[in-house]
Amino acid sequence: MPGDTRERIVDAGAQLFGRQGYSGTGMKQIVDAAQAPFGSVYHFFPGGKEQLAAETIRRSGALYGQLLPAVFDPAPDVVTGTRNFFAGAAEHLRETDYADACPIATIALEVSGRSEPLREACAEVFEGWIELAADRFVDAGIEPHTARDLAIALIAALEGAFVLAQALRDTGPLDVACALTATAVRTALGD
Amino acid sequence: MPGDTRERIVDAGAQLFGRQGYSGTGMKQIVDAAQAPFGSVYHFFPGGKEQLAAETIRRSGALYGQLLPAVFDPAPDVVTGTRNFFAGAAEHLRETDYADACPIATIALEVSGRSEPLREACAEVFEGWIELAADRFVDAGIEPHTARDLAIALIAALEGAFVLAQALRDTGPLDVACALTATAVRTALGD
DNA sequence: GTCTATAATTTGATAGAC
DNA sequence: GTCTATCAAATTATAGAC
Repeated sequence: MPGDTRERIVDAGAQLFGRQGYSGTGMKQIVDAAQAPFGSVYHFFPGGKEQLAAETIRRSGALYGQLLPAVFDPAPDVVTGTRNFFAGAAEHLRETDYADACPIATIALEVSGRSEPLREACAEVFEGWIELAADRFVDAGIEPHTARDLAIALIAALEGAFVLAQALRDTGPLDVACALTATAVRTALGD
Repeated sequence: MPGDTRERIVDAGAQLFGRQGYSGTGMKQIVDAAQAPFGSVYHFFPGGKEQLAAETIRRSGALYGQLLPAVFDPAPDVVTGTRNFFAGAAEHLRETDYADACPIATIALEVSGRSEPLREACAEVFEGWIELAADRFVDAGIEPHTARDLAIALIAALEGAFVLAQALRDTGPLDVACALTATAVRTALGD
């Protein structure tokens, strides 16, 4: 049942938490954006803000995780896939005027030391992304342990480049991180 | 005059903003940690929370920036310097039980789209770090443009690895990012 | 079950006594 | 200039009418 109240709240929460962080986003702001009455959020999420945030983290994680197969699988090889992945991220960053980078990085840094349930939700998302990326590298013939390290390097390079890019308002760091990661992938292919 | 009220407020703010982010840290919490009366913060920082945060960002940036020469310059070569830099970051992360990673990354992600003065403060700090790192690579004989790209890659790799490490409570991503960056530095040396 | 009104607390910020 | 008391607004959360 798409478009119902509960889903609108999660969608609005995902966008606002992702852009403004956990503490920087109010429950009232979320229900306003979702065009839902205030009480609804506690009807659907009796665990309050923390429960809502945990669900938005997993939702955003699943949504963005789809980008990995969507970008890598049509590419002729994993090096090109890696390049397209960074290029798409840079394009999206510019298109949103540097508002949308990683949907969970801000929350992850904010809450890792303050809320164990939210830290775990972020960890699950990152772990899922790493596995999705590693699968692509394994399919390309890279040994599993190396593939996992490459996947970690890919996600880390993207996250770090996002931090610099948002602060500097420049996608240059994404290009640099892209080149470095693509070279590492090419080397792992034995090329 | 070290240890005076104003300095204690900046120090407390730097630590709390760095760990909890901008929105997640209250002025009251800062003055409590600084053992200062509440009114003092508005006496010393008439610009309020934003002015205080801007100063803590620059303070933290200068402090952490010192680590680059402190770690790189005693190292026998820049590859070893790079490795020691990541190793020190991993050690510090474990020592603080994953509380202290980058002192400004959380703020940077949080405020880049909401406060232009704070975004600029973060940008200045990152730019300073990039230049400090690039200088080391230039001194090692690397061509300036390549040196700057390597410096950006170094900072980005560290920042991204911090995001993953804090969420996963595991310094593994720092090891992976270290290996990748060190390889890139070695390649740039023509080795 | 949907929503309004409000509770209880905390927020950033100020006024003014000393 | 140092500090206390307090402000108005926003925060998360709840109670209860419909």
